[in-house]
Parts: sequence; C-alpha cells; structure tokens
Amino acid sequence: MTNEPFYIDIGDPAGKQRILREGLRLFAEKGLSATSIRDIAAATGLTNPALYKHFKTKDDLALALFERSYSELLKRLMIAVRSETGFPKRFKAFIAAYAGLFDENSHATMFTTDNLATLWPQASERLKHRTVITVLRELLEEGRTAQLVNREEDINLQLSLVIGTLGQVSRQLYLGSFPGPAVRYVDGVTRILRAGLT
Amino acid sequence: MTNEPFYIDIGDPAGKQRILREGLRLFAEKGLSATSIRDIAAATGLTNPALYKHFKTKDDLALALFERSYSELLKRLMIAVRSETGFPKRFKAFIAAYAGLFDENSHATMFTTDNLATLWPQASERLKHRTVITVLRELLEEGRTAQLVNREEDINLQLSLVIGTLGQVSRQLYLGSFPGPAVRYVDGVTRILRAGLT
DNA sequence: TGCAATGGTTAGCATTTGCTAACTACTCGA
DNA sequence: TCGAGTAGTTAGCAAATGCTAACCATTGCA
Repeated sequence: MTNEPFYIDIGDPAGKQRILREGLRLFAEKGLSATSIRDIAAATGLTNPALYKHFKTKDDLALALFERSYSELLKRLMIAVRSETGFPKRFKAFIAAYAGLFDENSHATMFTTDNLATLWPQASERLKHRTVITVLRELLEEGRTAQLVNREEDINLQLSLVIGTLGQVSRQLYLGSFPGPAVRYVDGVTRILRAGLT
Repeated sequence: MTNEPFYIDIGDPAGKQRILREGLRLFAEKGLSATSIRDIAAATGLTNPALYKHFKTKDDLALALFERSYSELLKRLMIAVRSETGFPKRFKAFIAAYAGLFDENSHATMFTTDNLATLWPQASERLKHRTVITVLRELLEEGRTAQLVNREEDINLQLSLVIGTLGQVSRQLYLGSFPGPAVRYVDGVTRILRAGLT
C-alpha cells in the first residue's frame, strides 16, 4: 500500500496492480455503478472473488483508486506551484502539471475530476484538509494581491472558470475530440484563462 | 407527447407527468445506472410495471427525458440568440437563457449537460443536426469576424472555456455551493467569459 | 349499454450483482 | 521440512434489476 509505484507497471504486474489499473480505467470510462466487480475481474484476467483478497468491498476499491489518483494530482499541483515564483509562472505550471498527469494517466485525471465532489460525498469528506480547490484559490488570491487577477470579480466564479475549462478540455481529450497530447494545449489554455481572469 | 407542458405540472399531474418529473430528478441526482426503474416508480407513488405502460424500456424513458430537456435547452438558446443583434448582446442572452432554464428546471439542465456526449453515445447520435455547440460556435464565429473575439486562439478551446464554465457554475449551483438563483451570476459569468474570449 | 382503450395492480421470471465459504496451489521463512 | 500466509479458484447465496404476463377498475364513446 505504501511503496507501490503510482502507475503503469508495464509487463505483467502482480494481480493487485492489474486490478487497480483496470478498475480505474473502467470506472473512468463507464462510471462507478455501471461497472461491476466482475467487469473488472474479467478485464484483469481474474475471477471476481480474487478482488476480495485485495479489497474489502467494491466501494473500498473505488475509494482507494480515488485517493491514489487524487493525492497524486494534488501532489503534482502543489509541487508545480512551489517550483515557480510569481503568479504568472505558477499559474502556467499549475496548468502544465494538470496536463502532464492527464498525459500520463488520463483515467486517473478523469476519474478524480468527474467525481470531485459531485456524485461521491464519501470521497470529498475525506478531503477536508487541503484540496485542489484550496491550492488554486490560494494561487488566485496571490494573483489578486499582485493586481494580476481582477479583484472586482467573484473569486468563486473565477475558480469555476479555471476548473470548468480544465475539466472540459480534459473531457474532449479523453473522448478523442481534441487531437494529440494534453501538453499541446497548455499554452493556449493558459493564455485564455489568464485573459479571463484579468 | 406533443402538447405536454415542458415542466412542473404542480398539483397532481397524471402518472406519466410524475414519472417524467421524478425520473429526470433521480437520473440527474444519482446518474442513469444508479437509478432503477423501481426507484422512479417509488418516487412517483406507483409500482414499477406502471412505467412500462408509458415507456417501452428504461433506456426509452431516459432517452425521452434527454431529448425533452435537450430540445428545450436548444430552443431557448436559439431564441435568445435570435432575439438580439450583435455579438455582445447575443452572447449575454445566451448565458441568460442558460441560467433561466437552470432556474426553471435545474435537473433538466444538469441531466443534459452532464450527458452531453460523455457517457451516452446513443443520445448524441440523434443530435447530428444542430446542437448547442453548433449554436455557440456560430456565435463565437460572429464575434471573431466582428473582432470582438480573439481570432488568434483555437476556437475549440474557446468553446471549452464557455461550455466548461457554464457547466461548472451549474454544478456548483446544483450542489448548493453557490447561493441563490442562477440569474444572479449572469452578469459576472458574461464579463469573465467575454474577457477570456478577448 | 356495452366494449375497448387506458393505466393501474400483483406475481414472478431470468439475469446481474455484491459478497462469502470452502478449497487449492505456491512461496517463504523458522 | 513444514506450516503459515498469500493469491487464486469453484460454487453459490440473497438481493436487486429489467421486464413480462395476467388480471382489474375507470372512463369515453359508438
């Protein structure tokens, strides 16, 4: 549980890794309740009781996946923001980190953003402390005090601008409507969002 | 099917109206596959075979609800856009129409936007002709030729900016994180988005 | 008046789903 | 070497789910 790599494990990883990978993919593709434990088992090449050797319940698996993905996203965003100084660079680093995670693991990105607080109260309750929204809000506040972000507008609307756009672009990428890797759009999205925040 | 009122039917409408209303609410709240036909029946005060007197299958009901909601949204957006001249007024009317529908029937708005093309290929295939995206794209193109929208940026990213923000704000309203009716945010969202498009 | 359509009901069937029990093969350390 | 843990299997249970069959009450109308 502690020292497992975050992703991929190409080759033929142990059962638990395959379960995590296929479970994440199916949950992201079809949604939580439309994916059965047997679906995941089949995709993994196992029978369904095997999953119960690793996870107590279906919700347990889903929650584990959510927390893995979410904490990875959060970690990267925080590192990105801290790696730069000043609002403009930090903001771009934020976008770039988001895109980077998407390119490495699009399922993880979609699974977390789609379920951020929406359909899954359980998950969001565990995240009272420091969330993606918190990080972004602090970033926007830095921009506001630096006069680089419009202080006249409601900061919650500005948050929705950023989160909504990132989500929508990710969705299009995920569905294949936007060609190429996500990094490709970092500059454009950053410019557009910066304009919207001004 | 033809001359039914779009919404509400307060009092004690006939069974079919109640089915449509409760079905829409539950689908929007819990998602398609997490809502059973019996759930809807119970919420409606009926037994589940009653629903089959009105709809052939569960998918049939869901599709009917989607099409009702989607065509209502589309109709309102088109009327709004046509009721004004020039990009700025038209754009604001677009946002206002979206917010207006949300305030009248938040479930319908969420159900359509959440399933726009994501989890439901069936529905989007029926909408090859003229979609919300088409209307908005034409609007943005008008803005671009009028030099009121930045022609340097990818129009698809600009579309994501608008759609994503509208979706996100709606989501927050739906979850109760944003207080008050949606109309309240029309001005703010319009300003922020206009800035982002410039 | 009668009869067909409408919109309900109860009962139930087949399948899926989450999960458990009981067994087995393999590995690894004392 | 042997005994315990690990990770899988087969079999199956109880509940939920989509849907159907068969029956019944009310209403509108020829």
